[in-house]
Amino acid sequence: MSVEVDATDLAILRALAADATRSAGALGREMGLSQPATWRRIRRLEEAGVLKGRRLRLDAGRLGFGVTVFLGVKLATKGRVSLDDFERAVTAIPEVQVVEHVLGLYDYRLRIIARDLPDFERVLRRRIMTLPGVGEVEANVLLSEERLPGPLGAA
Amino acid sequence: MSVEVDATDLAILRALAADATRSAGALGREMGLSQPATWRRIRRLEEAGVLKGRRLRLDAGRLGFGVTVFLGVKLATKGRVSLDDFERAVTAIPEVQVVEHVLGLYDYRLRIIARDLPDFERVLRRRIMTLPGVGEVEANVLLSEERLPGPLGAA
DNA sequence: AATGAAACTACTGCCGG
DNA sequence: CCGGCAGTAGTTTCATT
Repeated sequence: MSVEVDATDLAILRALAADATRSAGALGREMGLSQPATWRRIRRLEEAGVLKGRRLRLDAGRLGFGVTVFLGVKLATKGRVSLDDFERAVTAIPEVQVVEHVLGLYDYRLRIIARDLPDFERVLRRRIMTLPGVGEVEANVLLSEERLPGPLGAA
Repeated sequence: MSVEVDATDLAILRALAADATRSAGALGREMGLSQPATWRRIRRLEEAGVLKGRRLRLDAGRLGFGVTVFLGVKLATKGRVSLDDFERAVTAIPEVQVVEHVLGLYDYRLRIIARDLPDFERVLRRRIMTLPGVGEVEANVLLSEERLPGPLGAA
């Protein structure tokens, strides 16, 4: 499943991870490669599925969503149908940003966004607690978040 | 703190959230706006801090990192110095992708990436458990993850 | 807010190692 | 197979109206 990614590819991915808007030409100049060569490498990484696309970095707070909460959810009943039903229902809630199926103390981890705490309480009571099969839930309110280079620093 | 974002801006953000590589011209054509008008709106959103940039979507598995683990961390001692020390130390671990300071049962949530489970055990024992002030930890192994439109669907 | 111009960027062939 | 060169189409970016 792994793909051949050499040191030059990693350098490109590192640079793009820092700023995904940079052009192939600018990247190539900085690392002694021509613009088409750099561009073809990026394209190859996309076709290989390593680079799956570019996502927006939005400031939820400035869009009026001041509260982000992580919710660990334990299902009361865990048949295959329960998982499917739960996922179908939870993905239909607009305030849910991310649905993670996990192994451990909880079955799902949700990233939920709300305008403020009263709004979050509404989502929790009316949307989440009424989901099919929901058992225990545990909430963590986000104070601050920092994203690091991650695997590209390790690789 | 909130910024004026009208329905057209939201439509642009929604379209870009679906595919961040689309050009201002293509977006404008699709929604009956000229290319410069669309481009100026995007730029205004960037200057207002609503649109903070673009991030890469990487397939960690294809880069050789097959295991993603979420780790809830409770600190044993929670003075201001403890928080600073912990954050400084944890951000230096290359396998740590995201550091979230949260309120609730745990103090921090970490997103950690490793090549496989033995590799994760190494990170956990040698890197995480030796961090200054670490108390209880709780791990969740990621099985699958789905990102939804989120606030743009709700807004 | 549209138009037009200048610079830049993405993308395609073709050729050399 | 990978990189450089040259060329075209499309995009950004800015000045002007």
